[in-house]
Amino acid sequence: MEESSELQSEENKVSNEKNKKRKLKTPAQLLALEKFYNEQKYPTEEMKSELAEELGLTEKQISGWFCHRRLKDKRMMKDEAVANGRQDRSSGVIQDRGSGLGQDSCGSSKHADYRYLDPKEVESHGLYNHEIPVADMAHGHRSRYPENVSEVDETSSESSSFLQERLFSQGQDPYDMEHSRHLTPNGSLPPLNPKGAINMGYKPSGYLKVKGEIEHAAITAVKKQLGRHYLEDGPLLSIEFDPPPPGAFECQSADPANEPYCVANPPLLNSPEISAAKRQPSHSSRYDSYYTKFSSQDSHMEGADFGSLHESDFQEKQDKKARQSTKQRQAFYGYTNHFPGRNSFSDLYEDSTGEASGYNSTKNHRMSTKQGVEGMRSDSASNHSDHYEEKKLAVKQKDLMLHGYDNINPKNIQRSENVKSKPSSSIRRSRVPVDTEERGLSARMAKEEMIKGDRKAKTTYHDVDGAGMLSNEIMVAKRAKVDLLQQYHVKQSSLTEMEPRKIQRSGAEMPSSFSEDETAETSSSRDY
DNA sequence: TTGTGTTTTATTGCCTCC
DNA sequence: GGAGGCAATAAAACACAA
Repeated sequence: MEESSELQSEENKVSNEKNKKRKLKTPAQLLALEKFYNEQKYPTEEMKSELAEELGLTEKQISGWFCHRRLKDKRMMKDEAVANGRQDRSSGVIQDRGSGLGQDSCGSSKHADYRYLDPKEVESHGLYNHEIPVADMAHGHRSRYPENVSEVDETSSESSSFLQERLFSQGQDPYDMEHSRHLTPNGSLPPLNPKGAINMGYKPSGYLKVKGEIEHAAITAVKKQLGRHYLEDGPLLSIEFDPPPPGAFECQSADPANEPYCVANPPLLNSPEISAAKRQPSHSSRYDSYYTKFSSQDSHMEGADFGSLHESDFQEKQDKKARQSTKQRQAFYGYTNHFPGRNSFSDLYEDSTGEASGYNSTKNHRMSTKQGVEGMRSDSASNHSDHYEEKKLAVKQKDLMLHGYDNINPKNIQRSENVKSKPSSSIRRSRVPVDTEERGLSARMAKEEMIKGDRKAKTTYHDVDGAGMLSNEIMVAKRAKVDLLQQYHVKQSSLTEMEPRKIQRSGAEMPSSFSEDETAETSSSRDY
């Protein structure tokens, strides 16, 4: 007995020493976790296990991460709710939300703060919005059913841009979204959490009891706000790709002063007809920023060969930048993530590699609001076909959800130039044995660990976010300057070999804003 | 370089459900 | 009672300003 306890303490000691210092998740791990989280807020044991295996983490870590992630969501939701509450008071949008449920203090001490929503009500369907105004929350229970997705969208207004960000950033691919939200990688219904399963037999309780009223009022308010046709039973908003009507980019609100987002990005927020894919938030989390890293890389890859640009360094810089930017966007932390459907591991795969153009639509749409507008202006219409192709591709990749980590391998990034011409190749490659994937991931992680060691010495990559947010749309505009960029990259590459860090810094300070943001900006602004 | 604030991770205890 | 989840807490990692 004593011996065993001693042994145990010994083990604990070892274990404690092992875990004495908390270990940050690698970007790849975070990316995968976020992806998965977007798809499943409450992963099943199997999922956790699989995820743990894939990421080289323990199930405990996975569980813990998800737990904290959910808490984080709640915090953000709460903060956003507070912020939005104030905003609504001034904007008058969806006021009923505040009057109705906002003050509904269910009294429950533990969950009172989050009375807006029982995460389990909506989580499994990726509609677990950060800041879900009560009115929007009212949709929570319905959001577990696909046909109601669009309604959720429509209840969100610019006042809840955060919600939109989440919704639309997640829903670049409505088809996909629809598909995967309800299908696990196995093709079965997404495993709701045990409680969630129960919730399927939904019985309104608490604030949900009054959801009907709120919901209606909210919808009405949004309708008013939108001033346009309200799709009640039609397809998902994001499915429609009708070209934006004239004036779609104009703020429809009579009081733009109270709608900062509207000012910044009118179409993104006020035009339900605009593809959700277009409505990408400018605010993103650290993770999102990280996503953009890949996006950025993709963009670079498309325009010029960045393979020589020490991708690891670049990545790390971006990661660092992402972290920095997080602070500035705390209030808008969003998930920026995609609809669950889009967030399969195949997406991760694409994310990480930048290989498949399919995800370009996702991450590229995670552009700044300004960029979003410009992107749409520049060639949103012309990209419809691309989007469609991407969707098809994404759907095909559904069954690959849990098998794409090998593609995180940086090597793949260098192949990204071939992506557009060989989208299917990425799919094929994703069907590699798990062990291979794990090796790839491990290699990647190892590399990242190495990178971390070097992190301190690196400088911030300025405006990487901007670069990362580069969208397909912007890419079109950007390509107009591809020659210029190539010239620059060539120079940079050569210089990088000589003095990587220094060059990268300068490259970040000057050109990132020039070659990415400004390029896209100026290009698109020229269009108008 | 250092101090401070923020974010992320790990741990623990409590609660709810089965 | 076990499992899963939430919340609180501590501490490490990180970012940033002085």
